Amino acid sequence: MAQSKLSSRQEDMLRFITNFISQNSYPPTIREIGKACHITSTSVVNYNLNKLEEEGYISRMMRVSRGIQLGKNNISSLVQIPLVGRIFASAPVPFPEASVSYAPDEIINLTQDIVGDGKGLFALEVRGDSMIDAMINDGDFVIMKQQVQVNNGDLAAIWLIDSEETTLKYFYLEDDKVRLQPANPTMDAIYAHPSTVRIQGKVMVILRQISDEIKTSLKTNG
Amino acid sequence: MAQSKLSSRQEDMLRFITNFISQNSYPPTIREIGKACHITSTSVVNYNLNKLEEEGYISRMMRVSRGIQLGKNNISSLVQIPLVGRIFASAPVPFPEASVSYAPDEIINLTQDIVGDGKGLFALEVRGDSMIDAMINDGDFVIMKQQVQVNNGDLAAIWLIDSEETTLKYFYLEDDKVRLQPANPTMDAIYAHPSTVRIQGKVMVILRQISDEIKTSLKTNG
DNA sequence: CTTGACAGGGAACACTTGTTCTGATATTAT
DNA sequence: ATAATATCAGAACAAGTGTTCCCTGTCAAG
Repeated sequence: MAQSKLSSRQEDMLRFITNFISQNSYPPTIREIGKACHITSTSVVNYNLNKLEEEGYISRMMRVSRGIQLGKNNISSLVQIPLVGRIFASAPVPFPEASVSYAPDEIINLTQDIVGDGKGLFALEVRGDSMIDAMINDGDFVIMKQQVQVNNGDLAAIWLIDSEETTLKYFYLEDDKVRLQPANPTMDAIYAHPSTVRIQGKVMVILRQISDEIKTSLKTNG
Repeated sequence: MAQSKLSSRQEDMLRFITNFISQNSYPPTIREIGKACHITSTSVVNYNLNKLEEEGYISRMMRVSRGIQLGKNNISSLVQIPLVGRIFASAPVPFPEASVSYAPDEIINLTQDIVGDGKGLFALEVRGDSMIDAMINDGDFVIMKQQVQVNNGDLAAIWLIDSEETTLKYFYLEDDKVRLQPANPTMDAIYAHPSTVRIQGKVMVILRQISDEIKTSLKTNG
């Protein structure tokens, strides 16, 4: 029952099934699995599918063609997150409008095991080095959830009214003042009155692709 | 072609198909659609499915059971990246063994539009604050590609032989010495002889989930 | 009225597909 | 060695499933 190791053949099958579903959005048949995994007999595929089900990796619908579901452990369903704009220090964060575009260039695909159900999520591209105290680079993508309140300890996008700045910091409400703690532990926290800050969202995920642009921008630096 | 209005029967079918897929994660058969929508003949279901396809609401795979896909084929395929260990300053990076596990806990699912084809990729969890000069936190995941050579400007995992340390820095081979540039532009580069460094891989993506663990660790800090 | 396009119904057909049975081979325990 | 178990292969079967053909009915245009 308990998470015993899969045989290499079973790993093969599980990997194929996952890829097949993500490509075709419907599960493969027993014979399709067999062909892809070099198994000549349908009974052997059936046998190992049952093993995978016993281990909880999949669940099967008896007597249903393509009746394979990925186990709840394997949640790999996609979440499409609209990229709604850029975030930089000198402006409040842009929010998704009602008509969010789902053009391929403006979508970040992640899986539920990373971002959850994806409700209310949107993505922003970071511009400038102003978020460096949050350990966030120019060019990073931040996946945010729009909300006007956050819990103590959440990494939040905060608009500082007095200085007219957007900043990403860990938020703590302490007594009657707000402590904004940079992610970089070598930097000091700043304190503010609650009336001078406006919470704009909570950061869920930060995604950084090491790309050619970063390379060249550094090259010109050195 | 042009978004003409659907008949009430076609709306029914489309609604049923959508619900069915979201519930079962595989599409319905023609006869299942017919039964749910009170259509006695499979040919009528087939007829209206073709209509739905002409209008672009679904796409059908001919001669494939349950071969119905919703909407466009925007589905970007998944890449399964094995999580093979942890990376910290005082040890070389662990490499994936031949028998990588595909247990759910040890897989990071990303899409091809983020990581490419996924050949030779593996994931490591960052331990400790030693990578902070690469703008990488404790708890971050780095997606790496194993290689012993990198191009100038690549962010590389480098084993410093003399000091017995793993470090993540941008790599530049200049004349006869190696410049290792921290990602944090406020920090200075270090220089080394090529014989004293060993390239262990190239960093492709950095993924940070803002989780409860980070909150509490910061809380105990403050 | 006739014609044609459109929508629906029923049945038959051929292929697909999950299941099951028998047996062979490999591995492990006694 | 012997038995027990796990894994695999091939074949056959029954049910599932998409496709196709022929038919009926409706409705608007000619």
